[in-house]
Amino acid sequence: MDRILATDVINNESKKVLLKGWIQNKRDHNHFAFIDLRDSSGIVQLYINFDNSLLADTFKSDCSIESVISVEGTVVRRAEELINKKLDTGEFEVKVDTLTVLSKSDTIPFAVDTDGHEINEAIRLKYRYLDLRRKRMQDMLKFRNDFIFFTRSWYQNHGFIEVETPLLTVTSPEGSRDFLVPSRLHKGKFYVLPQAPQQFKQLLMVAGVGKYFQIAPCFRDEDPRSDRHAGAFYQIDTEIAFTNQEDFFQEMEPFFIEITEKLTNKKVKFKPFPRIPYDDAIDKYGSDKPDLRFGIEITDCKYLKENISLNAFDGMEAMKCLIVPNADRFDRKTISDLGASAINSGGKGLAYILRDENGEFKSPLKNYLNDNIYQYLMNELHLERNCIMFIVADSYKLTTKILGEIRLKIGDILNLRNKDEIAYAWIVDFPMYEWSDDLKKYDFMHNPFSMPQGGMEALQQRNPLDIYAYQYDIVANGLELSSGAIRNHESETLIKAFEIAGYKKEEVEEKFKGLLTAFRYGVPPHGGFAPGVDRTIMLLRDEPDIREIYAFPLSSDAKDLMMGAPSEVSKSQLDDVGLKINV
RNA sequence: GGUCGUAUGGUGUAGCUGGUCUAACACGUUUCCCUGUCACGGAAAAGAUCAUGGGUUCGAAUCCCAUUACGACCGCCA
Repeated sequence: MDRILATDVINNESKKVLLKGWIQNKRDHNHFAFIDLRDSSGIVQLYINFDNSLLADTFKSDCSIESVISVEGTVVRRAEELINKKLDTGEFEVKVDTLTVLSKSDTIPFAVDTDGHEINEAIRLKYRYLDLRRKRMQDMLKFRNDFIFFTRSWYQNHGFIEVETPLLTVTSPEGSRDFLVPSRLHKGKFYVLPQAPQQFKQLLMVAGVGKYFQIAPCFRDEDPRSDRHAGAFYQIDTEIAFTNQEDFFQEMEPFFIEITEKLTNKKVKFKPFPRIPYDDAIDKYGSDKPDLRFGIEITDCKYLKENISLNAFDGMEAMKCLIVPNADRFDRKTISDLGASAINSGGKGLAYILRDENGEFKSPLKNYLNDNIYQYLMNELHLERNCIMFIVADSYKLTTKILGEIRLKIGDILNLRNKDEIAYAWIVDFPMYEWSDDLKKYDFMHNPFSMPQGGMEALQQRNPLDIYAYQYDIVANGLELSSGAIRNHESETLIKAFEIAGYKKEEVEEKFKGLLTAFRYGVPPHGGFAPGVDRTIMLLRDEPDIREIYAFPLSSDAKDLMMGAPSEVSKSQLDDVGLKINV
């Protein structure tokens, strides 16, 4: 007898069938009983008549919840009044002839027929194999599979080839803390796990691989966050030879559009994606990863500062505001919460001017306002009726940052962050350098391997802070999905770029020996990016917790609560690699 | 490295301005009853040193301190 899946009962009416799965639930009626049998396809109801004493005994002694059973029986159509409309298989049930318990379950620590959010996460992680039995988690695993499968197909169909790059490699001087792997053959030396295959993918460009991709594991020894998995994660590492920034955007946009439309019901808001210079993004949205699902842009209102004599405004570099509709949705508590968050972010406070439905102005600044200012508010800033403006005065950097955060909160308050839409955008023209107060030197703002706009000439002649890079981010709904860049493939320019950031020529030549040597043998101009698998899945599924989209995540303390990693190792293991523990 | 929050039977919660708390409720578990349930129903029972240690007090689940565990955030994440 062939085994069928639970949902296949629909096509096997009146037939003898074999089913195997877990007991999701049971209902004992003394002379008969029901079992909800769950397998990978779904749930079907089993009917067990206790007239068969063998069945009755097995049911009563061994059929605990979540036990694994095998049953033979007949698929029967239920009488009209017995149909369960909530169940896909609800028109049928299986009348059981034989019942075998393949594996009896202990009493389970938590129910698996819920979405699991109610259970303490540490307990869920400890029993992850049980937790994953819930429908929501099975759907997640399926989605993740579909995501990876779609990605591989899309890239292959567009001429990319996947190449695995080494997992045991060397430390890189920039960026995150490395995970170290001690070497047994070379005691005292270490491999490191790659933070990203950055140099390898560039070497593949030199090697003549025109279009490379890899679902690449990346390792960074930094503290996790709810949107950043501890230690390890995956990127869709991508690099293309002979491309430029605009060509790259046009080539990759369809991937995001298609994966969104194929795997979700969400609409892609902008096609093509807007290209927004970094400076504009900061200026208008106070963020380099703006949520473009709604408008409400930051507006300059320095006029107010110049015409209101208030000590609090003295000496402030910038004054900017957000003009927000639906002022009636902002009660006193909401406004004061926004003010508290502004202060929490380092601001002095949050001023507001509200114009009610009758055109009356209300504001803590009211005593300082006059007719000229009212004219300015109405004619220049277009503060319409039932609008409220939130004002921040501070340094340019802090003003835009705070208003950027307030803008997102307003988006939430007014329900403007529509879950049915994804607003992808490219943020372009990132500055090459920024001044580091800590290090007292210029430092790379993003990727040191980016080509500076204007090339060597710009590096030699311009103030470092005025140099932009062919460096871009792809963002969506306020999330950064990836950084990327057109790379600097000119050895001399790369060395010069590092020099500005305080690295000596010899040092750079030593650390990037492989890459720089390779560049001497004919390197195509190239560029790429590496969207995070997890970030993108979180975006597509509206899932704020990254641990919910991993089969086996580490805890917020980077521990595996089920397997017990990290753990101590034996003395002989340490001896093998020549290490001594000293803590 | 830092700030904050949480911890009560197997699970989720209530109690937490100290005193019939000898800790309540729901789900789960066990036993019994029930011939069509599907969140089955009915009856009964078992199951908690209230995270751990210390302190305050006549008296601590409740207040204080420390520790541990878990979580959020800051730093960090080219």
